[in-house]
This record gives sequence, C-alpha cells and structure tokens, in this order.
Amino acid sequence: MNIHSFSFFLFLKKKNKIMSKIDKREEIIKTAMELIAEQGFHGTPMALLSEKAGVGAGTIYRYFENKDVLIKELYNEIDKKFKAFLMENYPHERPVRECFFYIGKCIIEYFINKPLDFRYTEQFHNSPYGIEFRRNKLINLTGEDYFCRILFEKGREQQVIKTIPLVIFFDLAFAPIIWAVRDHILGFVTLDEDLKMQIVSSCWDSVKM
Amino acid sequence: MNIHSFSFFLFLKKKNKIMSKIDKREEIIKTAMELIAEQGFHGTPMALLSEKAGVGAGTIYRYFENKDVLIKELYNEIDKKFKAFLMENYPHERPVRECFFYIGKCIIEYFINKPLDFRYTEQFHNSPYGIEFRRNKLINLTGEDYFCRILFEKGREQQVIKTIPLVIFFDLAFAPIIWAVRDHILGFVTLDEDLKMQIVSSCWDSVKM
DNA sequence: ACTTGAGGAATGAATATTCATTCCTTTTCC
DNA sequence: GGAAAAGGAATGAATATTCATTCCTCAAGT
Repeated sequence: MNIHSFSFFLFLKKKNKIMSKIDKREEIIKTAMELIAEQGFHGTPMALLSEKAGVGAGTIYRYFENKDVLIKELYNEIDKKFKAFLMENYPHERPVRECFFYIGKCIIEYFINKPLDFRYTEQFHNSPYGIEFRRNKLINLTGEDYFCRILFEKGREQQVIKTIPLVIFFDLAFAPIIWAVRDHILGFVTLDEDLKMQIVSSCWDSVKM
Repeated sequence: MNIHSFSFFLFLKKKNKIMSKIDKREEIIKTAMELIAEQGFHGTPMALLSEKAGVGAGTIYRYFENKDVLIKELYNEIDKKFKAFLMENYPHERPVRECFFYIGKCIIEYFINKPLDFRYTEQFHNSPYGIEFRRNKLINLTGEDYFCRILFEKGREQQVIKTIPLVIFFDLAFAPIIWAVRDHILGFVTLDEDLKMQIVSSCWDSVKM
C-alpha cells in the first residue's frame, strides 16, 4: 500500500463517517433532483441515480419504498422549503396589494435561485402525479395556497380584486410569473429587478378591480 | 355462407379498401393521441397502441421510424391544425386590441373543444421534447407565433403595448389563458362566455399601455 | 374471363434491451 | 460478537423494435 492508496482509504473512511443515515438520504434527494430536473422522470433510472449519488442501488430502497414514493417525497421537500421561504416575512397585516406583490416577488426570487427545484416542480405538475396532487390542493387548500385564498377573499371583500372564481385568480396572478421564471431559467430572457417588478405589477393589473 | 357472414365479408372488404396507407396512419395518430393524452407518454406502450389502433405492432414502424418520431409528428399535427384554425378568420387589418382578443378567444375555443389535443400539447411542452422545441420556436418564429410577433411589434409602435421583451409579452398574454383552459378541462372551473371574455380582457389589461 | 405472380403492405411472434426491485454478501458501528 | 446499514450483482417483468412470413392488390399473359 503506497501513500496514494492509503490516503484514498482515509478519504473513503471519512466519506463514510460523514455519509451516515441523514446524509445518505440527503445525497439521494439532491442527486435525484438534479437528474430528474434535467432528464425527466423516465430519463433517470434508479441505477443511474445510485451511481451518481455514490450509494448502492439497494440503499435507495432503505430510504424510499419505491421510485414513486421517492418522486413524491422529493416534491414535498421542495414544497415545504418554498412554503417556509414565503412565510418567513409574509406581511400579514398589510394591504392586499402589498401582500400580492410580496408573493409574486417571492416566487420569482425563490425559483430563480433554485432552478433545479423549479424544473422539478414543473415536471411534477405536468405528470400523472401532478394532476392528482393539484386536485387535492384545490379542494383542500393548505400552506401557501391557503394564504393566497385568504388574500383573495380579503381582496374581494374590500373590492380591490375582480369578481372572478378563485381558480381564475390563481391563473391570472401566477401563470405569467411562472412562465417568466421558466423563460429566465431556460435563457430566453433575463429578469432584472425592473423587469421582475414590471411582471408582478402587470399581474396585479390583471386581477385588480 | 348465410346472409350475415356475406355482409360481414363485404364489410371487411370495404374496411380494407378504406384502411389503406393514409387511413392506417390516421388511425395510429388518432389512437396515439387519445392514449397519450390520457395516460402520458410512458403509459402508452407500443403494444397497447397497436392493439387499440387495430393494427399490427410492426405496422406502426412502417409509418413512424420510432416512438420518439411518432411523438414529435403527433405534436406537429396538432400545431398545424391549430394554426389553420387561428388563421382562418384572422383580422389582419384591424386594430391591435381586436387582433389580441381574436387570438385569445381562438385559443380558448379551440382547446376547449379539443381537450385531447390540449392535454397532449401540455404533456409535450413539459417534457424533454418540449424544451428543445420551444427553443427553436422562439429563435425562429413560425406560424401563429410569427403573427403574434407582428402583433406585438405593431402594438409597440403604436404605443398601445407595454415596453417589455417579446417573450414576456407571450407570458403575460397567454399563460393565464392556457392555465384557465387546463382548469376548465380538468373540471376545476367552468368557462362560460362571460368568464372567457373576462379572462382575455384581463390578459389585455396586463399587456396594454 | 381467368390465372399467375410480382410488389409491397401488414402482421405479430421473437428478440434484445432497459429498468425497478430484491436478496444475499460485506462492511460498519456499538 | 452481533445488529444495522450498505453494497451491487442477479432477477424478472415490461417494453421497443425487428424480421420472416402472410396477405392483398393489381397488372400481365393466356
């Protein structure tokens, strides 16, 4: 054993020490997100995932019952993180318009800085998993959607928001923002501070009374 | 041979006559769209497709080099049909605002009446195929996008449309419409004539000066 | 009018591949 | 030493694609 193989041995030792329970799960999640965001669900076989994550194929199944469960949990992770980000400084007591702008800017900031999270959620939403999910969400609003609904109702009461169904409010308010973020991430446009503001503002124009 | 088996024989004869070249291809396309729209790309194995289309497995490969090519050509078919619909009565010489409303209403009408086409294109756009496709489209605008671009430029000249990049114009103008159609098709909302008008009108509010 | 046979369309069983999942072995940790 | 974790080769089901064969049509020959 020469100096090189010895230090390699130490490296492995260290890596394994660090990579205990929590870290392996994290590693799998991180890698799965990267791969799926770039190649899609069906472009990321479990074998590839285990290889890139540096774990055995069987190990994945210690943490996730099967691929479907992995995919859904991955989505929940992102959703939870975004929700936390949104709620951190949410201006609960401020006027409707201000809350609206806050949400809009949060979406843009968060996902521009986490393009993988964005591409993952987009894939998820537009897959069989997503449809089922969306149905639940609309019927039984939770988390960030719940706040949006409160916002919508407050806006309707105060007559600052148009008389439209909640669902259409979501569409008018957030669809252009999401699409714009996608275009930014794919490199079709660059969202600077001015443009971000202009987009959120335009969305507000489309829902305000 | 009784009367029934004889007429059945004629029916087969006729069917075979009719089901020549063009018709087989049509049958494959139609069936593939139905299946994929409902089950997704990966929920429609070629064996199922050939069974439902009433053709041999090998026959599909006489018309389409492989599954990927089939998927892409299917998209082109839809795109072509929509383009034709949009152009049929396009009010070229009328004011920008009127053209905008025409396009918005066309999108809603067309896809509400062809939910399979809609679900197919949505799946396509949000898959690895779609990204590549979108890139080409934005760089080298053709068909309906070309008309939208002309509209945008005319609107900018006349100062009736905001000073924003073309891509963002697309996002503001069409994202909410597409999302609303999706919600209608999935049954989350019902778009009556009033609501359709209100949506297109709101989109106009968001891009107009 | 009837037969023959060439051309090519259609078929679907067989093949090759891909992939999620399992299972047994090795390693790590206490 | 033994339990828990990790590894990764082996498995078998699912799937796209191929290809040898059949079937159909129609034109030519008698």
